[in-house]
Amino acid sequence: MIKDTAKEIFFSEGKLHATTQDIADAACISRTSLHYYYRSRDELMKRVFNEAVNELNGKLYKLMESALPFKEKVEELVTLFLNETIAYPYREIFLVTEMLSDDLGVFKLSEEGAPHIRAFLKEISKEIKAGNIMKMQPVQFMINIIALTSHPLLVSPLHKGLFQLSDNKFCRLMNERKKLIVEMLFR
Amino acid sequence: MIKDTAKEIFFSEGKLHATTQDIADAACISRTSLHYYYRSRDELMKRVFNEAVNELNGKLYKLMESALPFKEKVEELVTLFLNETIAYPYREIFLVTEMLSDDLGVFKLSEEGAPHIRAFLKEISKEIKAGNIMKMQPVQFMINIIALTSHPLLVSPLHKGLFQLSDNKFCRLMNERKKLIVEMLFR
DNA sequence: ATAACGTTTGACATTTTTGTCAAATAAGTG
DNA sequence: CACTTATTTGACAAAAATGTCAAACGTTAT
Repeated sequence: MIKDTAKEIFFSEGKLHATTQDIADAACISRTSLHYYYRSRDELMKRVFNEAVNELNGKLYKLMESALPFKEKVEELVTLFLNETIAYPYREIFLVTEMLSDDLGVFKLSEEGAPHIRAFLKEISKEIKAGNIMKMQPVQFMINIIALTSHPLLVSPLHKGLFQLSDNKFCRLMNERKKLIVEMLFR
Repeated sequence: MIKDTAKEIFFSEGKLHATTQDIADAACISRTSLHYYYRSRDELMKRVFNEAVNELNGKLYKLMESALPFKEKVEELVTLFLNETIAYPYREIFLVTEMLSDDLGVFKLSEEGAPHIRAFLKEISKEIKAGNIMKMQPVQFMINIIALTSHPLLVSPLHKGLFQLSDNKFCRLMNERKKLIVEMLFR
């Protein structure tokens, strides 16, 4: 529950500078209690970091493994990414900034080239050869999916400012995006 | 020069948790000197924040204003965004996280609906009506440009890990993207 | 009841980060 | 040069964040 509160603060609220006090307050416990379960801040952070990596990877795995026809799989992938990003817009950025700020080597990704990802890249490759997708490196296709689904929500405060969008209007735009993104990917 | 060092650390290296000591070290001066020019950390941060907003806006302005034909304008826009993002991958994210972590109201965007942006959205609208762009809200087109150009570099550590890409390979992918993105936007 | 255990907390200690000051040094000016 | 002004810094002070400990509390089992 402490962990979940921390995730809420980091992944949903985007308060990447949150202190143990901030987390304890949000969890309605004393900071000492937090230290009872996590010897140090770093330990909590490592835990949150690793689970975030696994959550991300797990969802990818589940989907890429499925036996759906390619286009449906991509549609599901877009939906999944959109929903995940709506719930945790700042999770990716948490991972990245922790990795970059990490002087010791505590925050790292595991090094295995995940087989389900390889397999899915192969699928993409086939679709490109079949002419169902614009010609490009398969990784680029993946990168495009991720960018189109994740980025807008990540920088929503900027978009709202630049384009003068109310929360409501922005939300409506995001809901339109699923269809739009799939259309962009296939033609 | 202190300011530039800070920008380097925040925008290029992505070390969003950097302390005044970190900045002073990188600038090869004592922390006291830093305080001679900036009374407080907050003052430096505010300065960096505001200049980042203006840099971003300025580039946008310069380009959107230009009298190029639409497609060329978009190509330039993509090139600009790609180059800016290569140089300062974490600038946007710096802005966002500062805005979100800001309890007092220090870090905010100015509220004016910028006229050059409105104008450009109108241009997009025309192109959509002319059938040169897939049917969508003009803002979506802008959001797509920004996402496709900025996001991959923002999360490059994740992409490198997920897809097992060396720095070199990743760099090559990014260079291919200009053409790719433009193709995606127009059809 | 009481013993054993897990949990919570306030008070304190330590470390990290930020901010201040006065003295030393360098650089420009009449 | 003498004089002012700008810059740099080490030493110290204050504040913020983290970490520790022992006492209090609650639950469960015997």
